Amino acid sequence: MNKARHLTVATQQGDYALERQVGFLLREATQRHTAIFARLMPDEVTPTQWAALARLSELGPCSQNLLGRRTAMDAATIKGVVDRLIARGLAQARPDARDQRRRAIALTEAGDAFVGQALARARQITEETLQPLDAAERAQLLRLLAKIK
Amino acid sequence: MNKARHLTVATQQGDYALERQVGFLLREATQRHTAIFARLMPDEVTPTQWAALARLSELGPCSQNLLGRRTAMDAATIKGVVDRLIARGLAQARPDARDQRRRAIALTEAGDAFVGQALARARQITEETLQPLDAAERAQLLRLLAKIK
DNA sequence: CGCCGACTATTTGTATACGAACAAATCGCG
DNA sequence: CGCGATTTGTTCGTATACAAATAGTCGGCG
Repeated sequence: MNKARHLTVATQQGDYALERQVGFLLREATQRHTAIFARLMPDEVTPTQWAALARLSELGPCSQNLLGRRTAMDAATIKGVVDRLIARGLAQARPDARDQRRRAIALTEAGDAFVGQALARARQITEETLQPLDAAERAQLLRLLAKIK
Repeated sequence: MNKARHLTVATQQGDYALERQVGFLLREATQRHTAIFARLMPDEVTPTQWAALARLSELGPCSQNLLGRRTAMDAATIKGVVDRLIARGLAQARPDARDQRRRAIALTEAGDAFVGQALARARQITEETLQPLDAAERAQLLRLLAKIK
C-alpha cells in the first residue's frame, strides 16, 4: 500500500526534483558559505554582521534604517544586528540632532580597526566559497545571481 | 576627520565591494525567492517545510534524522520543522518498532493531498524566481550552484 | 555476553529573517 | 500654518539555522 502510494506520488511529481530547484540549491550554497565564513572570520562575526560593518566603513556614519537598506535587511533585522555590534564594542549609536527619529550609527575605533584587519579574511572566504569554479564560472555565477536578486 | 578616515578606509577596501561578494548575492537571491514563495505557496507553508513535505512524499515514511539529511537540515532544525508539520496535521510521527531511537515520520492523508496540490505552485515559484533568466542561463545557474553547494 | 563507539533525538542558547502593529517625529501640500 | 502621509525605530510573534550538551538505543567486536 505504501509502495502503491509512493509510485503514484512519484508519477505526480514527474520532473520535480527537489535537489534541482533553485530555492533548494540556494539554501545549500548559503549553508556551505556560512560554514566557511564561521571557520575563517575571526571573533565570531557573522556574515550579516560583517555586511553591516563593511557598509558602515564605506558609508561612514548613517542612520540605522539606511544602513539596513544598504545591506538588504529590514528594520527589525538591522536593529538586532546593530545592537549586537554595539554590545561587542564594534559600533556605536547616538541620536541625530537634525532628525530626532534617527539613530546615527558609526564604527568605534575598535570597529574600524577590525574592518581593516578582517578584509583579508573576507577575501579568503569569497575565494574559498568559489574555489570549485574557474574564473569564467565565477563571473557567470555572480552575474546570474545579480540578475535574480 | 571623518572624511579623511573615510578615504583611508575606502583605499584599504580596494576592490572589495560588498554587493559583488558571493555571500551577499546569495542572501539577496534567497530573499527574493523566499518572498515569491510566501506569495505563491498556499497555507503559509515555508520553503523549508515544503522541502520536508516533498522529500517525505518521494521517500515514503522515514526517520526524522534521515529526512533531515535528505533535506539539508541538521537534527535540531528538522525537529522543529517536523513538529510544525505535525501541528498543522500534514505529517505524523510514531516510534519505529525495530529501532526505538527512531521517530518514524510520514505524511498524513491531508499532507499527501497537499503535496499533490502544491506541486503546481512549487513549479510556478521556481519559474518566477528564474524569470529574469533565459533557458541557457537557468541551466548554468543551477549547474554553478550545485558546484559550490 | 558485555562493553564501547556510533547513531538518534531532544534541549538550550544565539543569530538571522520578516510581517504586523505601534509611537514618535518629520515632511509636504494645500 | 496645519494636518495627513511618510519615515524611523521598536516590539512581538513565528520560523529557520546550527553548535553543544545530554540521554537513550543499537551494533559490532573481543
